[in-house]
Amino acid sequence: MNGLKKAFVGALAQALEQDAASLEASIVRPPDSKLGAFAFPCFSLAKALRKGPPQIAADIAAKVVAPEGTSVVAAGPYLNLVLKPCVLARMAVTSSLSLDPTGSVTESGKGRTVLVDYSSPNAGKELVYHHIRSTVIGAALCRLYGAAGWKVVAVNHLGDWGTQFGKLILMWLREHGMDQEKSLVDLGSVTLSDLNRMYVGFKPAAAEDPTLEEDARLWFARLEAKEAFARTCWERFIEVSKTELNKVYVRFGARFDHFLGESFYEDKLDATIARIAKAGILEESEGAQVVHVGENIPPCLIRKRDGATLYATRDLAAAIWRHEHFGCDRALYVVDAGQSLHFKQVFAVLERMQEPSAKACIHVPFGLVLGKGEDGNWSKVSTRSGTGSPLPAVMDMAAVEIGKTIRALALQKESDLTDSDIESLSESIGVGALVFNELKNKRLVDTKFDLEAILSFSGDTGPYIQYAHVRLSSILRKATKPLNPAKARWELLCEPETDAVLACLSQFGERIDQAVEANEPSLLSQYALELAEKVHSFTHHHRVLDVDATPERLLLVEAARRTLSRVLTILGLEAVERM
RNA sequence: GCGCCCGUAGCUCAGUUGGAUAGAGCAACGGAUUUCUAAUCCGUCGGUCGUGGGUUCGAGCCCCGCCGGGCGUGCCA
Repeated sequence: MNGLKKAFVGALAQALEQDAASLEASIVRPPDSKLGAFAFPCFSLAKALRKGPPQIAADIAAKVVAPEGTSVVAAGPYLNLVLKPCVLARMAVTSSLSLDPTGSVTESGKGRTVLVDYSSPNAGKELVYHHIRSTVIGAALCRLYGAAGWKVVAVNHLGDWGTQFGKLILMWLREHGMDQEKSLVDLGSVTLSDLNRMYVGFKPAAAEDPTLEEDARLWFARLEAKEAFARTCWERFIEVSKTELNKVYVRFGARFDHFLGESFYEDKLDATIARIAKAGILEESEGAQVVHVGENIPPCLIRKRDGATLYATRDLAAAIWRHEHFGCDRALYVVDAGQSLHFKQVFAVLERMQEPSAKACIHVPFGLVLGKGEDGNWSKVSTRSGTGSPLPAVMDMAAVEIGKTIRALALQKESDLTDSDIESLSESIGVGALVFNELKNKRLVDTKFDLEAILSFSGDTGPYIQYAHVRLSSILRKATKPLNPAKARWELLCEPETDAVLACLSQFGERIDQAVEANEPSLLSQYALELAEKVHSFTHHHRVLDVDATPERLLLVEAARRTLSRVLTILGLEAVERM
């Protein structure tokens, strides 16, 4: 497709006697694929040629030598490159059929490395529904970059350090009558919900007995001093947390190359601060040590008055360490938009330190998860609306609801899906629906948690797209003739609905690249919806099996199925074959 | 106060980096099923793109002001 664009530009350049490079930037996609594959707007030439744009378009159309298999037609002020139907069909189908199911789709990122910091929850607590955002967006970005040929390093910056672990150790001891021996014995069977209970229970307990706050600080100090008991408890708490986290990550298809939590950077903080000082930008302000980063933003706090380090200090140490070890061209921080100021400060400090990592760092912000309140208005997390519920519980609920729907429809259609089929499909479709809901809109738009709408089989939903893939798979299952692109009569793929699918398929690569450049998975989600719509329309209007055009239509069906499957996989939905 | 984000159909949102007649889904209404999964498709209804200026051959998109909403703002993460 790219070669075609170049040929178009080349032909125009020759007709206009102009430089090709300057023309290429102004080439656009027509709003409707029926108009052509590419278009050149003639407005900018009006002044120089002292003619109206439509006249210019007509003049060039008369003069230009169209590339083989195409025609260049004037349409008002535009020059459109129209492909002969068989050319578009051959190009779109053959390139889709050559898609590697797991390899890259484009090569735009070849030789470059991206680090993606995502999910990064606090350890010792259960995941709450809103944690879905960073997890799902980050995982999609990892696969998206991979599809564009990048080397991807996925990192989970786990919140595994701080006074909250002093609190947990203390609460654990209290639950065992302050008997260390006894509490160590029980440590093997501690669960994440135990940790969560203790975490939540600390606040009321401390309200009753204020000395607990000081005790918790003490226990954290012992942990920092690597005291054996504290250390053993902490290690076990982290292990339990990771085990539970991984269960969720598996369900989302989220993958990490490294768990490098905050504790990992603890012994690197002094060196980091020394480096900041050496750069001559560390200043004393109101007893704290800060770095000034600009007129309109507050300074970045590096060390508190009491000497303790802060969130920003750890992020600086992490940015520097990661850059030295992974050498990435881009480092994405998939973190909610509420932390924009924090990252602005941290990146500015890196800039002032003249760290090479400064240029690589990109904050990829996203909006909130809103739930419907009792008043019917959308508002921030609440347990009642479901947005404050534990994430695994919501995932289970989604799977159960989808299971009911599939079971009812399977009965109605007398399908031969077994119970275990339905169980595994419910998981794929239920979780897929949640994933798609998080990815379908621009990251910065707040997502609305409306389970009924999310799980609907009609509308802009995950199930709608998965169903398109199911219909294609179903046709291919019943096909008996082998696919043979070499003998295809491409001119038979000529109906409007067929053409729409072909045009959509031909855009796959550029959509991937656009999504990567904008760090915006929703660009691919929107593409998935477009493709699914066109597939549904095609399969509805045209019969594939047992007709004259069967060999060609089967090729189209397989091309569309492969592309749709790849898109679903990148987004994090399973391309199921039945439902 | 200051900073950032958002404002497009009754509701939820797209709008391909400034180009062709502003598009989908949901809801409502009307159609299509002897046919490969109709969980679908086709149609109708629905818009002063928050508002007032500016730049441009051309603005939903860029610049400035205002209105409305959200988030964040020095010792939490």
